Amino acid sequence: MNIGLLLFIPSRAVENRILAAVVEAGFEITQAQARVLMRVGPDGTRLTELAEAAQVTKQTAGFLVDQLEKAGYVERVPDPSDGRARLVRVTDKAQEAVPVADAEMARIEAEWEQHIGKRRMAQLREALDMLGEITDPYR
Amino acid sequence: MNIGLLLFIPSRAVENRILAAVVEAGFEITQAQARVLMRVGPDGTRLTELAEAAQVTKQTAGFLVDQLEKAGYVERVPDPSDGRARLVRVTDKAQEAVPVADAEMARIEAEWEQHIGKRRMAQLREALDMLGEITDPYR
DNA sequence: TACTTTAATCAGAGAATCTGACTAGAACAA
DNA sequence: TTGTTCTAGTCAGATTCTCTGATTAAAGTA
Repeated sequence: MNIGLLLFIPSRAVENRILAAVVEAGFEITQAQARVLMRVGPDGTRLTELAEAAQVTKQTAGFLVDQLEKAGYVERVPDPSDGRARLVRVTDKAQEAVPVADAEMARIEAEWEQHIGKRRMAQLREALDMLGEITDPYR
Repeated sequence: MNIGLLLFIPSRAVENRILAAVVEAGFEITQAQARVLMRVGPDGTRLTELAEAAQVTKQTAGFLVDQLEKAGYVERVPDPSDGRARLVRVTDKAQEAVPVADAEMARIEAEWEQHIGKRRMAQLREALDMLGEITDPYR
């Protein structure tokens, strides 16, 4: 079986479950919004960087950040180092979703480790981490 | 780093590259269409099955199959075993894209193997294959 | 200062996706 | 056999996501 599909399936499973857990906990957010939100750094991130990291156009990133802002999950503040730019920052409200997502992720990892074993899980992570070096356009 | 994202990044890299190669070769097809097309079995597959495998609604699958049909990549034939159902089958035209996709996939795998080594590549494949058992709703 | 590049937004359109309602055939129970 | 229920697929309508192209304002540069 094609390794692209082999990667895609568990990748989507993770996305679906984490999103479901976060939504279940009362946070109204979509997958596309989450993908952008996930990339916002601790000190704020520029729209252009978010777009690049999430591999969408600036317009798309802007559209999603607008919604996240309206929902109160991010705020835009001026970038002191560049008058053209603004930094997108996550709000306290969004921070509250982090433990929910982390808990679900931990559950998933535990299930996976249960199924494939601790050794394979470590190997998987190592291989993926290395692949990120050549496949992550942001890294 | 989150294993969901770690899976997502190379998964998308594969999708992007294979789609680009296929489009480059003159096949006009989108990512969403390709995801459905990829799931059509050798003897034809029902719309409902395609929808389930690709994890979209029947309506969405139908919408995409309509487009694939218009473009000549699939055809719908009556299902002899069920008067309500029809089987979606890939046409010869679509079959011609297979070697193009395979060649690009082979290139990607070679690059990856070059970067992470043969052993890790085999371990990766093994781990992913096992994960499919618990994360692929279609399997 | 004038030119070029960059960060972000505006405007408009197209693609992908969904929910809800419907039709026709199949399966099943009385 | 005859209803009743279930299943495969479609129709209608709306929303969400995404893109291309053009514009504005600030920064960098010759």
